[in-house]
Amino acid sequence: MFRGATALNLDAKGRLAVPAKHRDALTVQSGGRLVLTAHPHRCLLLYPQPAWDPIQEKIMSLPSLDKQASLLQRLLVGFAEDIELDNAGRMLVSPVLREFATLEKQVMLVGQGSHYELWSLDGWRAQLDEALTQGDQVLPPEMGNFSL
Amino acid sequence: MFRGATALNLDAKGRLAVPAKHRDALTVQSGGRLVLTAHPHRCLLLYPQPAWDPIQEKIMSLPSLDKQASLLQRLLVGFAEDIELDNAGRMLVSPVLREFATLEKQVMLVGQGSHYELWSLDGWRAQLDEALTQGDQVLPPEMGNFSL
DNA sequence: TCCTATAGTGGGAAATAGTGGTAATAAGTG
DNA sequence: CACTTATTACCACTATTTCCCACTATAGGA
Repeated sequence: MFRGATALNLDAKGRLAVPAKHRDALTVQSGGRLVLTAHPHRCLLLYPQPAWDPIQEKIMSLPSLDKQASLLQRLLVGFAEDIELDNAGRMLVSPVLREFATLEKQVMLVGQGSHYELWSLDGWRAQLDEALTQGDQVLPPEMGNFSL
Repeated sequence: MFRGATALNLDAKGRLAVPAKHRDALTVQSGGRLVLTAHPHRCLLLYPQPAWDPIQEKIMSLPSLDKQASLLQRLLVGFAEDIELDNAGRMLVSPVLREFATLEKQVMLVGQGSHYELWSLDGWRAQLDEALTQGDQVLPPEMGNFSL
């Protein structure tokens, strides 16, 4: 299970050094084979390949002439790239994905259980603000009388 | 399985250099025999020929006096062209197909599992905007409570 | 507090991929 | 039938990418 948020920097070549702790967790689950793709909330998703493949299969089983389905397919599968880490444990984030998530130098890597999310610092802050200003209304109805 | 989006340029002769990574994936599956055709969403479809043939057969087995069916047949089969890559790994996109998908210089090549889609940059951006503004409603009902 | 080990950062060089041009061939037209 | 135009295939150059190595910083232990 991946968790925890880390502030990181992309270098001039678009490489992202994954912190050793998370790197180990990732390589254990994936043998170093990762998938990086786009999320509708304008962040990126980082999955171990074995965890991603069944998701992709499910998405691609939707009817491709359906408008909604094809939007989802184009976003999630269309942007998905196979990624490996170099000797120094860095991943190369392609220009297309960087542009999609408006990643510049400062980036947040956020563990989300089965996967990580990758946010531009600005995007992450905006996300946070929303959560904080919404205050008590954050709870989706399905959660009922959930308490911490 | 093809995935990942790449920004490419058509040259003055209408040739498109397929990135080496995707090129390899394509030639493995097709022996270099590709089919390029039109998609109702105003993009182009690029299939390995072996994967395309059964699809074409299925489309042509629809009743040709049915209005919907014949529209689909004219589009998908009518526009289909056999394509090969030159020594440098480029494919020539015919003027008819370029016009159909309003391809000018800048083009996006988008992996979609069994095939690729080819978009004009503008068309792709429009597609993306739609997916992002629809935000969370992107999920088609068939997917139920699907989560990433 | 200093030393050592491990992690992070940056840069450089070789290999590979992309681009554009040219020449030869084929097709179309007068 | 000859000439002109368009298309295709091939070749050479330029740019990019990827891999590797070296340096710097940080953290942990003695």
